[in-house]
Amino acid sequence: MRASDRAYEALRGDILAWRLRPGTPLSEIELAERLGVSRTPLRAALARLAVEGFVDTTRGRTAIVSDVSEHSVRGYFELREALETHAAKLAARRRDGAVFADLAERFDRATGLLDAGDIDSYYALIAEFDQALAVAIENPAFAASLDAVRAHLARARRMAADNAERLRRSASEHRLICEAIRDGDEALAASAVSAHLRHALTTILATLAVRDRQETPA
Amino acid sequence: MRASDRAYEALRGDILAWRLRPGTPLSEIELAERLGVSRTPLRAALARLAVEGFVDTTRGRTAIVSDVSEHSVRGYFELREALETHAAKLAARRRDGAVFADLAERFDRATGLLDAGDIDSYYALIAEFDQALAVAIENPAFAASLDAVRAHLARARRMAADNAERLRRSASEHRLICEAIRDGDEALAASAVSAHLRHALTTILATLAVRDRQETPA
DNA sequence: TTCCCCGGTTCTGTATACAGAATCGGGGCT
DNA sequence: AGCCCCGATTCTGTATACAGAACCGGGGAA
Repeated sequence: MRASDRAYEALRGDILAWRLRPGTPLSEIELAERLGVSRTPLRAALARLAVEGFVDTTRGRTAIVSDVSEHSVRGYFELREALETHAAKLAARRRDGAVFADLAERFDRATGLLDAGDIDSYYALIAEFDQALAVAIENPAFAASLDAVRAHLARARRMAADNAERLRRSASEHRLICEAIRDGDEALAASAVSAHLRHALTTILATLAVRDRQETPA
Repeated sequence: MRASDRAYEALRGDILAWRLRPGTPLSEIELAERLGVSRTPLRAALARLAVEGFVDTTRGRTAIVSDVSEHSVRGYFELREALETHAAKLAARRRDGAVFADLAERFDRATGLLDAGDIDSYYALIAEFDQALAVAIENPAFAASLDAVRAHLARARRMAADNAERLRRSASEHRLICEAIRDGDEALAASAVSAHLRHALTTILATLAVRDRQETPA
């Protein structure tokens, strides 16, 4: 694997996990030293992260980790809604029902997981669902766009400590989506995705508002 | 302006205009020499083009200009349909009717342009419409995705010598879209965009089929 | 005190040097 | 003749060197 790829993945992981928080200045020399590569591959990694929106190179000389604001989160949610609703329609049209029938059942049983407090397993199930949707559309460029926007919102969501009640509803929303895709019902799949995303947005924005209130005290 | 940016724009322009045809090998040394820059900024340009899908680095050692096939065109159209339909809904919701009211009238008059054979002016009008939609959504990340996918399909369309009849229908389809946005009718805007894109896809695929028949003769 | 100017410093952006991997061609074997 | 192997070559990927631009601090003037 190339050094530039390693640097890219390391930095992307650090940004998504908030080890590099929004606004952190990204000095090429310092990062290159820390990651054990020279500035050349490091710059390639930064350039790619800038194209994908995780790094902001427009302000001043040094790049910084891009901001997570209400405005940016709303923007990415609009983009995600556009992509995921259409992806759900495509998946329903592709009529690959078996995978989503299975997922529907597992989301149905997921309330049990949540009662048992096994939140990690539930997140793994969601990841599996996301992956299934990306595979179902059979469209690399589409899947790449989906992946990028999901990553942005995963970063934002990492602040939001999902409560049990929200996760329970999330499971039921996902079950509905899976059933619609299984049954080839494009319209229902799209509106179920739309409803789910709007609920998720509300949750994240609530957490963001709390953070902002804490960080800018009167 | 940075040398890497100049190289990026030059290469992107060459690829979109078919001066660099699909499949052309992109030797770093040769390109750097031709563009008058060193390999470092040229590599940055190639990396960015690869992220955006205009260059394929997965095959062998040297990068090549990415292919334009029926498969890839269908894929980008699915992605574009997802983005443009949602963008049209957002534009309708934003209720910035004046711009689109004006565009609707100009598309209405555009049949006159086409009768006069002034095709360039008509293409300029379409470009203005695309730009207006990108501005109306007030969402940089969304607009960037739109721009990339439009560029891919502009490249594919460059093969398709649009005939006058198709352009006349295109004008009427655009007028319908603009009116729907002007009136804040989200559902109509979305389906008008969808219908327009499907027609455009059909036209491009027909041209592609002709090309393939010519290039692989019996 | 506050603002502006300016030299010093640090960092980016670019060019170049170098090592290693992928490709190509020829020669030998089957 | 056809295929495979291997050396030569060419190209990429990375490291480093260097020039120039963006920042920082102090000193002077208002």
